[in-house]
This record gives sequence, structure tokens and C-alpha cells, in this order.
Amino acid sequence: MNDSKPFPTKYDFKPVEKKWQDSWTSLGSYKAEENSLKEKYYVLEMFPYPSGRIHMGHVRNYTIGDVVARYKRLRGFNVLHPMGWDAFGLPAENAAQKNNTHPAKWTYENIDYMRAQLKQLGLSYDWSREFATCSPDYYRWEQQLFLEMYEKGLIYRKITTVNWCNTCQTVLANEQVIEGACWRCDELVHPRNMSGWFFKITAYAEELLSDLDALTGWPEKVVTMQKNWIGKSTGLRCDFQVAGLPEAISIFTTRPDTVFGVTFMSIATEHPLLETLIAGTGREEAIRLFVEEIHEEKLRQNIEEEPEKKGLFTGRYCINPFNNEKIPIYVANFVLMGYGTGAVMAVPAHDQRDFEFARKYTLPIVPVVLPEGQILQAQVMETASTIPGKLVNSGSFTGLDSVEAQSAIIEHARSHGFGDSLVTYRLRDWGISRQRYWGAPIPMVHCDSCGIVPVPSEKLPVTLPEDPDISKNECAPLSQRPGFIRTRCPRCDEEARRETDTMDTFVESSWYFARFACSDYRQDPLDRKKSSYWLAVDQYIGGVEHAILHLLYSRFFTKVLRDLGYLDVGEPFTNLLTQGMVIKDGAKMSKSKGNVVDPDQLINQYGADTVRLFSLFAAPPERDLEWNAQGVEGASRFLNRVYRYIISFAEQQGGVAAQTDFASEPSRALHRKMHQTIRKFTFDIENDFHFNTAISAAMELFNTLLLTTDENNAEQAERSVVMETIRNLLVLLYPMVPHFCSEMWSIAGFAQSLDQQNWPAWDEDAAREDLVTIVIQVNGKVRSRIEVESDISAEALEKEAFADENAKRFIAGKPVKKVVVVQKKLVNIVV
RNA sequence: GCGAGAGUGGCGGAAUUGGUAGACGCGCUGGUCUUAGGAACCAGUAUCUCUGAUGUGUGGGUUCGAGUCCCUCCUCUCGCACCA
Repeated sequence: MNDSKPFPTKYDFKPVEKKWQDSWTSLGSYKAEENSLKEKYYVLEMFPYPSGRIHMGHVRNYTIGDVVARYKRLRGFNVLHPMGWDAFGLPAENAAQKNNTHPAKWTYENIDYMRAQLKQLGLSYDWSREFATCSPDYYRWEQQLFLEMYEKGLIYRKITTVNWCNTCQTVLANEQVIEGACWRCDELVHPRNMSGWFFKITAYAEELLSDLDALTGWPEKVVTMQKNWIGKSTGLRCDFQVAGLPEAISIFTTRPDTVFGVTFMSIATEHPLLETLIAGTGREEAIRLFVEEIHEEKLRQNIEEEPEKKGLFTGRYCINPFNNEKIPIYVANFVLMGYGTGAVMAVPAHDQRDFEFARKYTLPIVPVVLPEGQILQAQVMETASTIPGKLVNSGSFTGLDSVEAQSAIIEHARSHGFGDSLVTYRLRDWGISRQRYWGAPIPMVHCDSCGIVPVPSEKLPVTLPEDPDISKNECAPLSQRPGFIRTRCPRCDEEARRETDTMDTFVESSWYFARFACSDYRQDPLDRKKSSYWLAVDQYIGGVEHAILHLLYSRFFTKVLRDLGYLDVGEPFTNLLTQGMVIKDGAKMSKSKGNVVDPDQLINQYGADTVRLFSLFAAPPERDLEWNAQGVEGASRFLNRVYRYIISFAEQQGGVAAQTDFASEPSRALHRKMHQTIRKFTFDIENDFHFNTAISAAMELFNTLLLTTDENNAEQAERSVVMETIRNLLVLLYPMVPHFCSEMWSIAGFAQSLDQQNWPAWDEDAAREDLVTIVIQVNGKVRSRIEVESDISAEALEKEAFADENAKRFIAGKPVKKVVVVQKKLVNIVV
């Protein structure tokens, strides 16, 4: 501003954005320190997978986070706002394979490129805390945690039917199977029996469920989804003695009140008792064939449609302990081994699946619960009756209501020793074994004499082999790399084999937010002091697509970390904002649709601030954002208008009179609007981060500024008021368009840096309107509008309304039945 | 099928506790300045049979008054889906 060079007529964002980014970097403006007197605030956006370049979804996500970070700094918080890379995963292997390179090289090059992109957006991260999860500096601590969890009995190994993706050549967790297909490649998954490592997330099922109620800062929707996923149900576990054998079959039901309506038993094809049951029945071959057939079918099964219910009599019977009735045992395709006990007492009268099954195989249907005012006749029923009612044909429980019968029946089972109440969860343990290369190695050793032995923590990290063991194929899975596998048993020092499974990449993202508190700590996974200072994350921001997977795993890990003594908190994210997708032409951006918008190109053309402003302005954050090229143009236009106003303001060089006597009406109007804007802007951000309406308020204030300083008007606002308005406008907009506001701040000649300002306060008195527009309605229809003093009394207001010409016309001498007066709003005259 | 959310101009979207429907922006129309303008600025912009009437997916209800509350139906989006 000291040199006399005239300002360009168009805001030249390129040098300006570069200048401020360099300045923030060299000053270390956003470095978070632990020793601060200010209250801490931890804002975090879901870190990206380094796929190559950022997309518009990232731009939106990180812009929202940056506004929160900068806003909270201006509000006087000690803000932690870090960024890192979710860097393990299959795409790196695929890319490496394709380009004959190494996954690490590919990954780190992507990170370098994407980091530069994020810096170009002017995001206020504390880059000193950055890390990539594929670095041994990170995953060695994950391996350490693995060992500690193993020690605590939270990790075990088992053989189960897993979801196998042929394309990815690996196992997937239940959560990673979406509509029967792989979440990453969309290929249909197949069941397969394999042994693998499991995290005992079910040990925390109850806490994961009950703590949801305390997450008041989370969207209802996400809480509900997690509740459903955990899927708690309470009921009766009960043993049915097999006739002629010492074994009993254990069942689980949520409808113990229907136990007298049991007419057969269904067990899963994988039920462990199956072989014992069929032995000696003469039906062995037929059953085995049937089971085989079902398994084949499941392999080919199209997940979209439910297969027809099928079953086969095993040749055995069991005894219903409640009425001593002998019922046939069937093996059936619709019984899941993974839920409950893998065996179901079948009550066709009151369960739709059992009903269909019974009709198909002409098994008896016995109604035992009558809903009020209904009569159930087995012969004519078309569907099962699932509503509660009064019990019939139920021995001593007849006459009881469903609800009371349930507890009475459970109690009966308990006291007679053949059953008890049982809580089951839909949630299963988290299978974390992946059979690939680019992941964190599981720190275990298989020894022929000692069995499975953990790698001692002082021997960590177990690093990924860097050199190819198999020529020209860098991405051979660990299981095909003899150099990695060969090791010595930590216990007996004999030759042994390393575990070749790697951990699911969701493990990395389950605790990265805690590591940000102390990313350079070298003694332990977490520095207890720093992590307890920063955690929990006050505001977490990311896509709703992670509502179950990542957020559930992170909650689980947080509880584990707490129990291992690393954290004080049991929940990782106090407040969660799930932002909507960025769409174009009504569809999600995708290469195949050809509707992808490239952030690089946009930033190049319009600058980071314009892109940021538009993505904040076009929709509230939780909703989908329709990308609109002309809308971006509009955002750019707004900044340019402000720019031109400020350079002309700066060029006028007029001395600022210290007067604030508001000699002119425009001064008063501008001053009032300014205070109203500060109030609205603050509310909009504080309640739900509605930046779109905040920005529109800022635009209104700017429009008022133009209007009240228009030279064509007889009177203009005084320079002191104008200056104060500009000053506050720049502070308000700073979190959204930081480069622009910083530059304008310096052009306008304000002292210090914008970073060091305080968020402006508003004055309720100054924001109050002297005059308000009152609507006059006759019979609820708007007939007129009048301007009155805002503090006018109800009586006077009513009088004014009746004096109004338009109102009089519509009253037209009719008798007035009622008058409703709402101060500062309206008068409704009913005739 | 179950659960959750959403339907407002040509478009994105605004509307404290029920109280001026359409803020702000885009687009469009007309104008000013210009050799020119896809620049900038000014004015207008829900619809119609226009002193008035009609308008927030449909149909009803409550109310002096409903985008907002209640019921019915329709459409769309998302999540779950043989969970006993």
C-alpha cells in the first residue's frame, strides 16, 4: 500500500494465495502446542487414501474442517487440526503391478502430490504432525497395540466361513460386504473356510451400544445405523434333548411366549451336531448330499433375491422340554450358523419363515398366541401371526399376555435347569486378516514346537520386505515371500515361520486420530499426557459412508486404548458432521459418467478461495452439493466486488474521523446491519455449521455497504462506520476465504495479522430495528403492510391496523369477530 | 419388506416458538458504459383470466393463521435385509 502502483482492476488471486500460504508456512501459524492457557479444540477431517489426486469430495470435506479450525482459533481456542494419510491398501498393489513399480513408491509419490494440492487450498493444518500409516514409524505402534490386545485376550484365531473376494484375493469383514459384493471392487464375494485373526469387538458390544445414547453430538441417523448394526436382542436360550442320544440342541428365541407352538426344529447346515445326529439313521448320505447342495447354491447365490426355503428331515427327533412333545429335526438352508446358536425352534404359526417351511413340507401349524379379537385357524392362515396377544394351548401359561408370558417362561426354563435368558448381538467379531502384501504385518510367529508365539515388543516393527522375493512381481503376498517367512521362534529359537496375514487397513484408521496428539512419540503407541490433553476429537467431519465401518471400529479401539491405559476417554468423537456428496448433473461424480470436476483445474482458474466459497455457499454441509460451474463464477464475482470496493476505499485515503455520532441515517442503517450480520453469522456457524446462510448474510451486509455509500445518494455512511464494517466483514469471512481476507486486511490498512484477531461481538441494542413492517391480515389474508416503531404497544398497533385504508376496504363495515395482534409481526382482523 | 431422511420458482437453496413464502446466489429479460464484451454497473424476474386470485409432492384435518403440527397417499434418496 506504500508504493504508488495502482491496484489491478481484477483481484489477482495467484500471487496473493501463494504469498499467504508461504507466510503461514514460514511463521508456523497453525502449529498446535500443548502448553497453552487456552481451551483445547480438536477438529479433524477423515484422512484420505492417497489414491493419486484429491477429488471434489475432499475439497468440500477439508474446506468445512478448515472453516471450523480457523473459526475456533478466532474464538480463542487452542486448535489442533492435523492431516495424514491412510496409506495401506490394495490399490497401491494393483498400481504397482500395473506400472512395475513398488507400492511404497507409488504411495509416497501420491502423497507428495496430494499434499501439494491441499496446501494450495490454504488449509490450516499443523503439518508437523503429518504421518502416513504405511510408515513403520506408525505401524510398529499398531503392532505393539496388537500384542497388548493379544495379551488381554482381545485377539484370537479361528477357522470360519469368511467372505472371500476373488478379485482382491483376500478376506473381507462383514462390514465390508455391501449387498453381497466387495466394498472396494464391487465383485460378488464368496463364502470360504479359512483360518484368520479376529478382534473381539463383541466383548464391547454392550458398551458400544449403550454409549451411543451419550453421543448427542452425532446425527441421529448414524446412531440408529450403529444400533441396528450391533443388533441386540434378548430372549430365551433353551436345550431340546435329542431323542435317543445324550446330546441336546440349544436354541435361541426372542419369542419364548410361542414355545408351545413349536412343531419342528431347524438347524443350520454347518451345525456341529449334524454328523452326530444323522449317524445311524440311515439317512447319512442323503443329508450330506443335501448339505453339499446348499453350500453349492450359496456360492452361486445371487444376493439380491432370497432363495426358496429348503430343508430335509434328519431322521432324529428332539423333545420340547415345556410340553415333552417329540418334534422332528430338520436341517434347513435359512438357518444361520453365525447368529444365536445355529438352531431354531420352529413355530410356524407365529414366524413367517417357519410358516413357509411348514406349508412346503406339510408340517403341523399350532397357533398359541391370539392377538386381541382374532381367531387363528391353522388350516386357513395365509401368513404367520407375529403380533403379541393372549396365550392359548400353552399349559400352565395359557391365558397370560405375551409380554408376561415371556418372562414367566424364561423363569420356568431357568428353574428347571434347561434354559436361561440370553442376550445376543448381530455384531460379529472383526476378522482382520488380509492375505496381501501392502498392509501392516501381524507380529506373530508360528513355531512347530511352541505353537503361535508373539513377536516380543522390543523386536518390533516387523517390517514389510522391501525387495521382491519373486522376480518381476513386487506385489506377491507375504505368503509367497520365503525371505520374509523364514525366522526363528522367539521362545525356543528354532526355525519358525512368520505370520503372513496383514491387518485390515481399517485397523490403521481406528486409532490415527489419537496418534495425531503425539505423532513423533517414540516410546509407546501414545504419549498418555498429550493424548489425554487432546482427545476426544471435538469435531469430526467426513462422509456418511463411514457411518458403520470406520466409526464403529474407531469407537471400539478408543475403548480398548482406554482399557490399556492410553486414553482417558471412551468415545473418540464428541461431535460428528457427516457431509453430503458432491454431485453433478444429479449424479455422483464418476469417470464412467464423465461428470468429474478436477480441483486442480478449478483452483488454477478461480483460485482456492473461490472454490472454497462456492462449496460452502451452494448447500448446507450435511446435504448433497450440486456442483455448478456458473455458481463458481458467482462466488468469484462476489470476491471481486468486495476487492474493488476495498481498493477504492483504500485509495480514498480519507482520514478516519473518530466520530461515531451517526450523523446520517445511512450510518445508522449500516451500523445496525453490521451488528445483525455478526449475530446471524455467529449463530449460523455455531448451530449446525450452516455456512451457506452465513455467507448470504455477509453478502447482504456488503450490499448494504454499497447502498449506504453510493455517491448518487444525498447522504452516505460515515467513513468510521464503513471502516468498522469492512473490518468486521473481513474477520467474518476469513475462515472461509483466508487468503483473500488476509490480503484485503492489509490493503485496507488494518494492523496486525488477521490470524490474531478476535471474533467480533455484536451489540443487541445496536442490532435492534427502530421501525418494523407489520402485516395486516383480514381473515388470515395479507391485505396491507405498515411501518411502525418497533416498540409500539399492542393497543396502538391495533389502532393503526384499523386505520389502514386497505384493511378498511376488506373489513367493509362487517362486524369484527376477533383481532389477533402479534407484536413486531402482524395484526389479523377476523370479520 | 423394515428403518431413517427428503419433496418449496427455470436452478442451488432461505424461512426462531405455527405469524410477510421464495433471503442470498445462479440463470433469464431490459437498460447504461463501450469498437466490442462471455467484463462492470442499474432495473426487473413464482403463476394467472392481474384494484384480484392461486401457489411449498397428493388429499384431508387442527387453527384467527400451516412450508412448519396431525392423519392419508405418492415419489425419491440412504441404510438394513432369511438375525429366529
